[in-house]
Formats: sequence, structure tokens, C-alpha cells
Amino acid sequence: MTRKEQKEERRKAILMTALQLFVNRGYYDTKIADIAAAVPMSTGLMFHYFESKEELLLALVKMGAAATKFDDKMPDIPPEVYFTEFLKRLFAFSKNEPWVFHMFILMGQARRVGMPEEARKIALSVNTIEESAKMIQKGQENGVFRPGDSKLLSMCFWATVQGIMEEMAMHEGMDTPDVEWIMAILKK
Amino acid sequence: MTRKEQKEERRKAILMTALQLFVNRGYYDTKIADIAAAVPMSTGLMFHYFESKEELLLALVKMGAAATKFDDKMPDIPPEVYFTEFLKRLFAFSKNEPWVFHMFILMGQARRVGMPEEARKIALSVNTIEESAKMIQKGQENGVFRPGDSKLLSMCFWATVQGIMEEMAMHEGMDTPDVEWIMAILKK
DNA sequence: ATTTTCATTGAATCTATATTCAATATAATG
DNA sequence: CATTATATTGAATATAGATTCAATGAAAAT
Repeated sequence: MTRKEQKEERRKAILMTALQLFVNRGYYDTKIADIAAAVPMSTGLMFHYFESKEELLLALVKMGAAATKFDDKMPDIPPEVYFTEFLKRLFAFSKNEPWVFHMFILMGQARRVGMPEEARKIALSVNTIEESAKMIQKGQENGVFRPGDSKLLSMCFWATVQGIMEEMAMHEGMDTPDVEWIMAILKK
Repeated sequence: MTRKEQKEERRKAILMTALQLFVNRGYYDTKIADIAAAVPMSTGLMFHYFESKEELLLALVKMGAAATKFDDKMPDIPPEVYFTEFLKRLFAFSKNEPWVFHMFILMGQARRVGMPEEARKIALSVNTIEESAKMIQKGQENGVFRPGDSKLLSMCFWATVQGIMEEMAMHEGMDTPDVEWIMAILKK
């Protein structure tokens, strides 16, 4: 394995470790030394891979943003099916793939006040609410979703999903809720 | 006005200022000096009123916990009416009474990982989810609420409410959603 | 085999902020 | 008024934790 590959591997290890710690303890409570110890490597070496703690967060949030980008040119799958499937997959992933799960939660955390400005900006730039609103509107036109401000509906939907994911992170092993409960927010 | 009253007033002023700042910038990003400047008073004087920044947070969370205590011996008001009314009032308050609004959000923040341990414990001790679950169960027995794990339903409901409140805090002036949208999570 | 480059460490800095403190002003008390 | 108690300030201190750095080891290149 070439040196560049080695470095890439190590970088990933740091990223994954940091992701887990950020989600489990929060960004500010996670010390560089904690991440280093968990990887494991010396504290100083962390700065060989990432300029700063904030850069590390930024790298994660950028990955999250790239992974989360809403697919604009969705084929004509009916909105109610789209959201239902999305939830099913998200919950399934969350049980099996810690990465997806953690990333979802980190993106939510990163959007909040008090997080480093640049990371926050990037997390907020993934405009899931606006994008979903379009599809919700389509569902309203189809007469499947309830009427009302589609952006507001979208916000309620995502607030719910985010909140549930965080609860699941907090009490691990918790059951996932019935997808229909959440779809009820949207459905007529 | 006696001195003790004066002191009490000042204490309240600090608490209200801190509450607002904690909610708007987050706990860690709010420096004691920021709170002091906003009250206004000197930084040093803050410690005449509160032992530490953490004590200040703790005082707020204790107030929140006291205010939030779920009323056990609720008269026989039907569950669906109870939750509907609760939401209506919460949203109405949030438009007019910044205090209630901010406090609700602070309690949510305080429950999260990364917040000072003691404050977190107190915030988590207000077991809204468990308490509501009982009432949800009653609603299920009445055939008004959908079947399923009442605690999980309760969690979904509160995750939604918390998430919506936070969105509202972030984009002020935002409309409040239709209470029925949220009730749809619970209702059959 | 020698040199150059990169990985790694642990200890030494640097910095931001919470916290303390000595000094002063202001108000209450006798 | 004199004394005592409390409020207030701004500057000094303490500390946690991010960041830097000089030294060392290990791998690649020549």
C-alpha cells in the first residue's frame, strides 16, 4: 500500500472516530485528545491530518452535505411512495449502518446555533426542507397530501424525523416507529 | 425596595438575559462576559449572583423543570382534547411570551449530549414522554388514538413538537403549523 | 548505503475565558 | 454622623485544551 493510500486510510479512521464521538458526546465535549486516544494516535499527530478541530468537523459536514444532496431530477415516483420509502430505508440503515445514522444526526447538530459558523453554513445549505416542499406540493396536487403551506409541512416532517433519530441515538436499541405515524403528518 | 428584593430583581434580569442568549447562541458560545454586557453589569459581578456559568444554567433548568412538571392528576379531559389544547396554547404562548418559548427550547437543548451533566440530568428527569404515554394509552383505549407502543408514539409526538419549536426559534416570524398536522401522529 | 521524505511522539506554548480579588462606591443601620 | 454591610468594578489569575515544535523512527528514493 502506497503512502498516500495509507494516509487516506488514516484520515478516514480519524473521521469515523470523530463522527462517532461528536454524535455521542457533542462537539464541544469531544476533545482532540479524546479522538486521538480513540483512533488511536498521539494528540499531536492529529494535526498532521487535520489543520484544526474545526477543519475536522468541516470535513465531516462536507461529506454529509455531499451524501445528503436531495436528488433534484427524481423520476416520477409518487411523493407518498417516495417519502415512505425514504423513511423505511433511513430506519433500516440506522439499525445496520452506524455511519448513515451518525451522519444524519451530525448534520442536524451542525445546523444548530452555537456550532462553528462555517460548518453550520454548509449544513444549512443542504436545503432539504425547500426541496422536499416541492415534492410535497406535487403530493398535494395529487390530492394525497393535506393542503396548507408546503414548506411548513415539510418543516414539520423533517423536524419529526430529526427528533426521532436523535432519540434513537440517545436510547440505543429503541424500536423504530411505524413509518405511517410520520407519514400521517403529510397524508390527507 | 429592600435590598433582598433588589438582589432578587437583578438575579431575574440575569436569568432572563442568559436564557435568551443561551437559546440564541447556544450555551458554549455564550460567554459570561456576553451575558454581563447584555444585562448590563460587569463580568465580575455576575459571580456575586451566581457561583458559576454552570450554576446559572442549572438555575434556569430547575425553573424549567418546575414549570414543565406534567400534571399527574389531570381531570378527565379527553386525551385528544388535552394534547390539542396543549399545542394551541404552546404555539400561542410562543408568539407572545418569549419566556415560555425560550424555556421550552432550553429544556430541549439541556437534554442533549454535551451539556453539563447535572443540568442534563435535571432536564432529563422531567419525563414528559413517559407521562404523556399514559394519557396516550387512555386515548388508545378510547379508540381515538392509533394503536402501537404508546411510549414510542409519545416520543414521536414530542420529537415533533421540540423540532418545530426549534425551527421557529431559528426563523423568527415563521407561521405556526396547523395543530391537526401534529395531532395526526397520534390520531387514528 | 545514504539521503530524503514522511509519520509519529510527547512535551512546550498559546489562548480564550471562567473565576478570583483587592479596591471603591453606595446604601443601610445604629 | 459613624459604622457596617453590600454592590460594583476592572484588573489579575488559573486552567483547560487546542495548537506548535523539536526530536526520533521508519519507509522510500537515489
